[in-house]
Amino acid sequence: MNNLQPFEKLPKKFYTRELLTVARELLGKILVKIEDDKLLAGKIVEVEAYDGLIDEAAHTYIGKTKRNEIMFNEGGYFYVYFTYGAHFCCNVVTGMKDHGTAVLIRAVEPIAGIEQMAMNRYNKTSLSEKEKYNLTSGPGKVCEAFNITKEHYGIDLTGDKIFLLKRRKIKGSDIVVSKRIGIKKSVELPWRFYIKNNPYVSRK
DNA sequence: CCACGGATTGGCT
DNA sequence: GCCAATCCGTGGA
Repeated sequence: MNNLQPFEKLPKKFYTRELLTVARELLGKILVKIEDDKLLAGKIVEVEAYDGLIDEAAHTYIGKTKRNEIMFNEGGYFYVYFTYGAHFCCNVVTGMKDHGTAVLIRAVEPIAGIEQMAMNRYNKTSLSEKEKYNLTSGPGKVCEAFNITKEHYGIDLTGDKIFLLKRRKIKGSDIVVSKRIGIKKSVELPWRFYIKNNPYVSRK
C-alpha cells in the first residue's frame, strides 16, 4: 500500500530535464504543502506544459518580465500567477536556466488535510458528493484548497514548505494526451496530460 | 445537460 | 484600455 512507498522528495535533477518528460512524470507524484503545522497533500492527476520559445500561450513567450522571471530559472521552483482578477494557478518550473518552461498543475486528488481543503474551498468540513469531487478539479481550485497565493511565488521545491514526493511513473497506457484548456493561442499543441479515469481531472 | 456571462486584479501595450 | 493558463451561478432545452 501507500505507506510502503518512499516518503522522499523529488531531487533537483527531476525538474531540470526536458519539459514534456517532466510534465508526463509529474502525473502520480504527491504535492505537499506544510504551513502553520498543517500538512496538505494531493496526487497530481492533470497537468499542462508551457514553453516560451515556441508556444504563444506561455507567459514567457514575450521574454523576461517581473511576473514570469522565475520561469527562466533552472527547474525546481514554484511559479504562481494570478488571473481573471480572482484565481491563483501554480506551476513547476522545468529545464535549464533561461529555458522559460513550466508545467501547470491543473488538478490533484486530495490525500491529506482534506478537512482543511474543504474549509479553504467551502468554509465547512462536511461536503456533498459533488462538492467532494469539486475540491481540487481545476488549477484555481487546487490553489484555493491548498491556500497557495502570490506569497508562494518562487519557492524552491527542494525546500521544506512546498515539495513533491517520489512515486513510481504512471504507465503510458494510463495517460491521456490532449490539447490544452482555456487558452486562445497555440491551441493545437497536445501538451495536456492526465490520468485516465481519475474523477478529479477537470474535464475529459 | 450545455451555453453564456459576470466577477475583479494586475500585467502589458 | 484590453484582456487573461478560471470558477460559478443562471437560464434555457
